[in-house]
Amino acid sequence: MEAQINSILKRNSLSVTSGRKKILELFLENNAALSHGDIEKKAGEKFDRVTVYRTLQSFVEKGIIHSIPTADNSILYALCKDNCSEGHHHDNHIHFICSKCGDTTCLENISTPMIKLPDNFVATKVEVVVNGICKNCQKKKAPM
Amino acid sequence: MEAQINSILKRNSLSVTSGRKKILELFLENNAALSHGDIEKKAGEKFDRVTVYRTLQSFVEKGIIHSIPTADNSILYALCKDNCSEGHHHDNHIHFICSKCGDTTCLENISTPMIKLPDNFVATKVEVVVNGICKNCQKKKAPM
DNA sequence: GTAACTGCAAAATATTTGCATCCTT
DNA sequence: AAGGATGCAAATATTTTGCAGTTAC
Repeated sequence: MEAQINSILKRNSLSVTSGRKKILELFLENNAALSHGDIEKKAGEKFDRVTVYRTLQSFVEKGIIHSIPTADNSILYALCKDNCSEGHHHDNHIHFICSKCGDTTCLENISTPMIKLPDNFVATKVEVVVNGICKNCQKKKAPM
Repeated sequence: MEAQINSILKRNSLSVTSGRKKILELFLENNAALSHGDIEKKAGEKFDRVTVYRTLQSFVEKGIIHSIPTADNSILYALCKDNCSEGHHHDNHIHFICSKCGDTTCLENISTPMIKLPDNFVATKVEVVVNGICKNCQKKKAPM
């Protein structure tokens, strides 16, 4: 994983620093999307809140992660699996938010559907967020 | 419109006050979704920022408006056209954000598509936000 | 060594809460 | 008159910015 992390950072001409490595590691090991707050929590008291802001911002700019809009205030970030390049995302997959465990995951294999728009509307990007119960929570039927 | 506004407020057992009437009026006359900031601007210096917060909150609780998630920080609100009742929204339509004029509109006539999810995923709500060029901006081809 | 990154402090913004006053019903 | 809504002040929370010190290359 170390190698992968370094590779991602170098490919995007970002210096390899411990903060960036740590944050990238969090994204790689958690399969779910993370909010700014999640990152602060999971990283422990390691680094400054400001660093998290700046790191997330540069990751988004470089196309390493993308943001997922949610109904409430929070913005979630998830790794771009595809060949996103600077300022050019290809996140045409759908996002799934589990109401039970709260995890948000990218369903990479499911493309956004074609939407039939009214006359004279032209779509450039379609964002789909599905709420429901995820695979893991479905299995363990027992409620908390 | 006055009558309509009063009717909506009364139906939801909210007192008919000038602040609420003004905000509801803004939603009714603008066909687009509004952010907290939009409302403050469009309402002039009429009332307090806090009142806007509280009014929007109670409107959402009552099901008069619903929130639309967007990729950036902002939360947008739009009127519920359907028979939304308290705590029970039926906003199964899609949202369209125009990249040119910035307006966000509810496409009431277009239902959210069926999404084929992986095994053991269960969807309870599907949220679709389409970015693109809206009808109005499409017509006037001349760029700004 | 230089440029880029980080952490701290502080500024700027945004949101929430308490309370006294005013408006609806 | 009573309860709810508003406005103000202030407490919190969030995000941004400047700058000096540190780290990566």
